[in-house]
Amino acid sequence: MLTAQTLQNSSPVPAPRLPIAEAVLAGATVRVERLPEALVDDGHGQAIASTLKLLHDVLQPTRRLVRAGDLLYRAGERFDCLHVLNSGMVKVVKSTADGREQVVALKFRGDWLGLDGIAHGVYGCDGMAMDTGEVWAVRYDHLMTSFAQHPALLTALHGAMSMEISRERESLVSICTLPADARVADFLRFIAESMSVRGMRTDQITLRMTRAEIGNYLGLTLESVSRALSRRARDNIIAFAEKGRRELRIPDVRALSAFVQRCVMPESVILQ
Amino acid sequence: MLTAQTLQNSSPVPAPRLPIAEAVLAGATVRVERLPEALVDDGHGQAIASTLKLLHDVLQPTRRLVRAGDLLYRAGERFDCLHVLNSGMVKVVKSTADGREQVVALKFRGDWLGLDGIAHGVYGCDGMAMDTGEVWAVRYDHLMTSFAQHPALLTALHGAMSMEISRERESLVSICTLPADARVADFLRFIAESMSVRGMRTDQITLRMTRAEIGNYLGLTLESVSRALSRRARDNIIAFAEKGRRELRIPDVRALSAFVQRCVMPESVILQ
DNA sequence: CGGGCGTTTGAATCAAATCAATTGGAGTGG
DNA sequence: CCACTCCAATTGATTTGATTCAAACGCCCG
Repeated sequence: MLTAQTLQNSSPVPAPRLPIAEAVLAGATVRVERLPEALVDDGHGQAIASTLKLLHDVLQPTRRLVRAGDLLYRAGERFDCLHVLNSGMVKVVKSTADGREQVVALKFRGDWLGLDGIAHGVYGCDGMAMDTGEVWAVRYDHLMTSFAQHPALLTALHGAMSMEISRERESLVSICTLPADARVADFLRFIAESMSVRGMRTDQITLRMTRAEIGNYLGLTLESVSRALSRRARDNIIAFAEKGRRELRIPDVRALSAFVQRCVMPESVILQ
Repeated sequence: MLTAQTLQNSSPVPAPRLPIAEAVLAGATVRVERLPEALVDDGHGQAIASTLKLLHDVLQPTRRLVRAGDLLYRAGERFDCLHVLNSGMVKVVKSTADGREQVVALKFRGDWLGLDGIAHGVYGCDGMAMDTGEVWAVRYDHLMTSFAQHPALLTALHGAMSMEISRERESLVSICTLPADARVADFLRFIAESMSVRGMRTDQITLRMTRAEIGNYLGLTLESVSRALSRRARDNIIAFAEKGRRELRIPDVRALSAFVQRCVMPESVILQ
């Protein structure tokens, strides 16, 4: 099984590109019969829920249950389907010919995956579950034929693509303009905000990623991430759970933003 | 780290989001068609040319001549129009509330601009011309109504968005995984490739950006960019024109890729 | 209980940023 | 035409933030 731990320190030996293993992709392929209405819907969580409902009602996407480490799709595979995350968390990883690997995106409930495959007819990245979850596969050609009857689906698709572009740009801004500690803080803020938008609690979050994966995503080493987290715990901007450094409390998300600001501001400005 | 010319921030005027798709597409029949042969890139800009022709013929976009420094649109402005570049070069700049500025994309002939505005109804970045050029403004609602009669336009839009996502990810990979010198080399490779795809010569290119702008785009200082370029000139991977360090010759683009490879490989691998 | 990961922390090193000085063109105006 | 300014670019010296190297700890699981 291809796990994530070797991302940061992996030797740059190109991994052999296996023919798409059904074994790896093996997740139950079932039909969706009922939408879990369990999740809290406040604010934009409502929009996500209704888009999912629309997708479900109109296209009856094939549902797949995945567990941490499962590959949803692989770079190089022929593009037929877009994937929509109903629950769980997925990382999108881009690999280069020379063996570098980069986590380029993190996806949550309601997010679309595989959009980069539209232009080239082939996926450009791997999508890997970081958690148990449910992924819906939507045939792109079915989606295209549905627009006439259900223009809201076109709106949803364009919205998803547009937001992906925006998010990727924010990622770039963070990586290019922030020092290590601020980058990590901004990452936590992003995670918290992603939870918040989906109506989940933000004060108690469980990181589904190793320090190495976070570091990879942020362009840092795992040690730098660890140090940054430790320092933020020291000044009470975050707190670790008693056991396990994987789940942490964020008493006040605004404190994270404030910290990022402080990192960016020259001290002359602080005087005011 | 800041670009030389400071962009004055426009006041972000929130705009109501329009349910365009529902209104205009209701009842229309959109057929999914195979990618027209003409749109398949043959390396000489045919695909770009025919998409531009289609856009021109169907939508009669308003054309605008711009010069270096002109703003095509601003972050915070209400989103009505997508912009398509017929000629010239444009940088897309994202500004943060605390005054950081980041060049997040570079656009060339055939590229679409303003796609990040679709989701929020407001542009997320500034688009600024770096060169004289011609920009076509396409009303998004007009574009949406055109899909029924001209499904190729839908294909083109989706292709543009998909490619934008892909390109932004490549940018991220370069920034996160490459050392400074390799990043600059990869940037030159990207520029050369962008020219090549559009049927322009790649051996003699004129940078329309200052070292500071390049550095900003790559997450480096202007000094690091300058040093990297000087070193590359020293080992004959590039050459400067007699006068003006802005235009340079790239005798062999593959030498740039090879250099990037060498930066990434540990010397142990080179032994083989 | 012991092995394997993931994580933390310290010390040393290094790559890139910062600071600083100089050069080189482009444009302006006497 | 030259002197002058302004800005971009280069290059060197120094500093620094992040990486690398290394050791130890904690947790999960067979």
